[in-house]
Amino acid sequence: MRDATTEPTPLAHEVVAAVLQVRAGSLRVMLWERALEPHAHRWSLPGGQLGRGEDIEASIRRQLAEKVDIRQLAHVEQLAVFSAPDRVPGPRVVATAFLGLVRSDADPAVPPDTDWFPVDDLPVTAFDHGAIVLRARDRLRAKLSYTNIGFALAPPAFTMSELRGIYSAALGYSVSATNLQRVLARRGLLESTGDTTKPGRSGGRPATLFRFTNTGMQVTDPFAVLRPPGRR
Amino acid sequence: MRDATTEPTPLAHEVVAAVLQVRAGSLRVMLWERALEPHAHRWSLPGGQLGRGEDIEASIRRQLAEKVDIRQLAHVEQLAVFSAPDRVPGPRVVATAFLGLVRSDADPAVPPDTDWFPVDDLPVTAFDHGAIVLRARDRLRAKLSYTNIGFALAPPAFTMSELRGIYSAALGYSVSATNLQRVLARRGLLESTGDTTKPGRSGGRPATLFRFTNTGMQVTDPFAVLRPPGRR
DNA sequence: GCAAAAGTGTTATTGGTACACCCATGG
DNA sequence: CCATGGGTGTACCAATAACACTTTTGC
Repeated sequence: MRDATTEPTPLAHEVVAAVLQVRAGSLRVMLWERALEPHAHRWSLPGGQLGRGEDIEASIRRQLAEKVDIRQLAHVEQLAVFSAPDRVPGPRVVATAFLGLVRSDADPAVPPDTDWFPVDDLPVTAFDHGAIVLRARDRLRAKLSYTNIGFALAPPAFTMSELRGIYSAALGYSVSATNLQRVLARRGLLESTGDTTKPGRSGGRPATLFRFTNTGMQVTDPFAVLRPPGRR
Repeated sequence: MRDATTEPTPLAHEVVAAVLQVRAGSLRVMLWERALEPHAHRWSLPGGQLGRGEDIEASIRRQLAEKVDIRQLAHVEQLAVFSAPDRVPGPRVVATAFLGLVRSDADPAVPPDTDWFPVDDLPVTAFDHGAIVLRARDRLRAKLSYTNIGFALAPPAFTMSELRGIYSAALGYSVSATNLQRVLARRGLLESTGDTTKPGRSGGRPATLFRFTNTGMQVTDPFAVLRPPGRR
């Protein structure tokens, strides 16, 4: 059966990324304002066409390098394919979406048409990019719970109070510094740098500085239930 | 910058699926034997080119309908994109991979070049299809723990003993029927059909038949840790 | 009655949240 | 010595695994 529906069709494949960062107290996504139609003046995700000799991860890293300093990208992972035939006007384009994370201490230089928006208060977005941002947000929130992915949001060294702020902003609700420390410490994800911060004018005990023991994502809470028998 | 690497390239997009089923006591994947080069006589995943007017999920359902009775597919979900430039010989093809699940009571008629293989003992596979199967397996195993996805592996009605067998085969280790029942019951996923089975010749108490309360996947164990405050 | 299979009761343990309390500093 | 913020100790709680025990059947 060869009809218009099933005919093999060479088609364009673009790669886009929702790059998230905790900045100014909230979880934000990097968007740029389209100058041209279609969807002029709407905000959209960075990305572009998949090139000839690159796989999709290399492609998104290349495309993002034009927007942000690539060294600032602490983590990149595939999200999903968006393939509705009418997702963009004109010739068909299938998109693979990525989640990218930038540490909160980084402040990458971005072009003038580019800005950061809270993921919970997005402007009018182009195409299906709003849905992609929400998928990225949800993926990050889930992974904060069962992986060490916080390393990609936090600075290289931080106090528990700072980390609490980062997790709270990313998750969208208040996290206790006490319990956050315990959860991460129990999993062996935290270590002290040996340094402490100086208290502010109003006093207070100096905070010890921590770092994540690993960079590179790993699952730390693999089996919630139905775990294999006999592992004391 | 327009060079061979970044030049927009119309390219072929194929959609493939690892269709898994618990049969003959083990978790198996449906593969078909390629007749033609490249990779003649190697075993490969069903799939094909993305058609013009369809999104990728419609596409994989269409392609699978040629191999198995589509009504037998209890669950379908996106896995990931495989995009290495040399993943198949010849002109470039990017693949979106899916996970498909068939209930263990179904025995879909399949073409003569098609067979079921244990996911933990695969034959020589074509291209990167072996890696795709392992991704599908791992995704299923993870989701058995924190979703109700068992509904897509189990028959419409089952004893706890049968369900234990299905979960054990899918997970690759022995699961206790006692605790399995408690976990699923606590989450409200099981209900009795009211019927019971007749014991075999050797006696034993009749087993009550259960069903899953929901078809359609849902996350049942959303937050392992770092849950929002104050939800007693 | 006895073996077999299903199902329930009970306990121990784990991992998590909440909160009281102690610690170290500036003024 | 008091206010401030950091860190720890501990009580409580929910979920789960392990296993002993009870129930219901065939022979």
